[in-house]
Amino acid sequence: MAKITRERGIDRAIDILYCLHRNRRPMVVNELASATGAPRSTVYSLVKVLLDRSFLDTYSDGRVYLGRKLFLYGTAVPEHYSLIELAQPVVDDLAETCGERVELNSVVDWKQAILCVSPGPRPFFFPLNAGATYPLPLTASGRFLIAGIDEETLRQMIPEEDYFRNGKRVIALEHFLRDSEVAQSKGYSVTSGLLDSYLGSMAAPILTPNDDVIATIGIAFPSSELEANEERFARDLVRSAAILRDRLRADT
Amino acid sequence: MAKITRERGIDRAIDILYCLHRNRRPMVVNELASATGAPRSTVYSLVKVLLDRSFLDTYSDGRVYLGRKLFLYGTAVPEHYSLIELAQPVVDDLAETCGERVELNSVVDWKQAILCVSPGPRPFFFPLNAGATYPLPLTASGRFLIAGIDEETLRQMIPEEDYFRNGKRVIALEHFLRDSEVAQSKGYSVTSGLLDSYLGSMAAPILTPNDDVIATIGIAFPSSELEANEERFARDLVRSAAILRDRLRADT
DNA sequence: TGACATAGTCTATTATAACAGACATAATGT
DNA sequence: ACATTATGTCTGTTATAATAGACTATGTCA
Repeated sequence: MAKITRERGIDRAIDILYCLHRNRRPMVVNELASATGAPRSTVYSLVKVLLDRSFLDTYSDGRVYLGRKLFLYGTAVPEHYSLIELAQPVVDDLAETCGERVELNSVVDWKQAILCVSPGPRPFFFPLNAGATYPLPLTASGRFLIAGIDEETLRQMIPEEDYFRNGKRVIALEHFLRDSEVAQSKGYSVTSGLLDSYLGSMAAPILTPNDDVIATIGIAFPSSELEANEERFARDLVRSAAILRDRLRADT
Repeated sequence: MAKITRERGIDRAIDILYCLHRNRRPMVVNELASATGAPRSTVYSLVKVLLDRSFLDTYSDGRVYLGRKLFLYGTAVPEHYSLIELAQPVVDDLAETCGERVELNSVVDWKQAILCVSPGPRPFFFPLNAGATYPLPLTASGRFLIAGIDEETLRQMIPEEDYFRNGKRVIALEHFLRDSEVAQSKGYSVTSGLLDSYLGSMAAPILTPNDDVIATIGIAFPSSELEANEERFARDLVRSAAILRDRLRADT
């Protein structure tokens, strides 16, 4: 006899929000039901609650999207979330020292998310702001952010398209895993030409007291700069990561 | 026999997030239970789910706060929520025209929330960014944002302290309601010396096709500027509100 | 014109989530 | 020292939320 699984409402609700964020567009309720795989009646009921509470907002034709309250609560996070709060000056300092774009990254929904960023001095170099996401396999930070997660889980959770750029595969999971191991033994990671052909990136992990990776600090630059600067960037990255780690521990 | 009410999990979860946002600080789970009035076992269970899903993040000593995912989802809202998206240029234009700070406001959790803002040319005038909130009774926008809500509901939902500044009452609900009626008949609202003694503000409503107020566009200035500019500001505000209303309708 | 998919509403069933409350330890104060 | 509060864990009960599925209505495309 088939196992009947009844999800709890809060999980379904979070699935709905996740679905809207992933698709990055308003959707009608019915479509949300099929996209999340939840029963239609369940989704209609939950959307009603989420609308009442401004976690979703509605459009005149019935589509819904992430609501005002998410916007409001989201902006409150950096003010008091000590990771972001403490990281900003470190990120700014590193951008200053290196003369390149620096980011603090973390994992949300199996994507690499930008938590805070210092854009660096190249005016037209890089368009992404805090809140944007990357595919994990295409970034230097990704090498650390998957540390400690087994291959089977990664295969299931990281979508296949995250290994592709413009419809062409740029890396395989096996290679990604090898990169990750190399990075962990070296203490920093390097990639070039993955996210875009002219882009290089390097990263170092921010570790908890028990050596879990909670975030990474990363730097992005034109790949032409890599060879001449790798050693310097690596040293500065590792130092910044250590500074941030210590401040986090002191903050408790 | 006393009516037993069992809340659904999603409502409890939203209460938890609301509580953290209102207190603006990390809290331990137990404290969340007493603050929200929910059973402790329920809150412990829900917090676990919210932590798993990154809607909450935890600190080493067990406190929790609004999580990375809220930050991430929150930043996605303005990109696709047509109200904010369409409003930004209108707000910027109006700030340019008036030479003052302009905001788009809406209601979340019975507070006035800043959805987008153009800071204006006065460099040290006003510190609040998008995502901040005001007490409804102390702003010009508040006069429109409570339109159509009955007195009893307002009495229950707007906390008493929202009528106070520095421990001194600056307005009563009755006065607030009268102001609101005057504003609705004039089409714009004016306040002075409420939020702060040197501050004046004016606002006009953004209306849906069936004349519900979905947001307001407001302007803040030193109260000394009010007399000389009220007429001009009112005209510009009403025009901007009309432009935004039309763009919203065209957007559908 | 009919066939099929899409979109929303409503009801009955039952698996389980929300709950009350017991238990165990720190903290804290007097 | 003792009482009291704050904090986290666990278990059994039952009210109900999540679900399946019937029923409409609208759109579409062959």
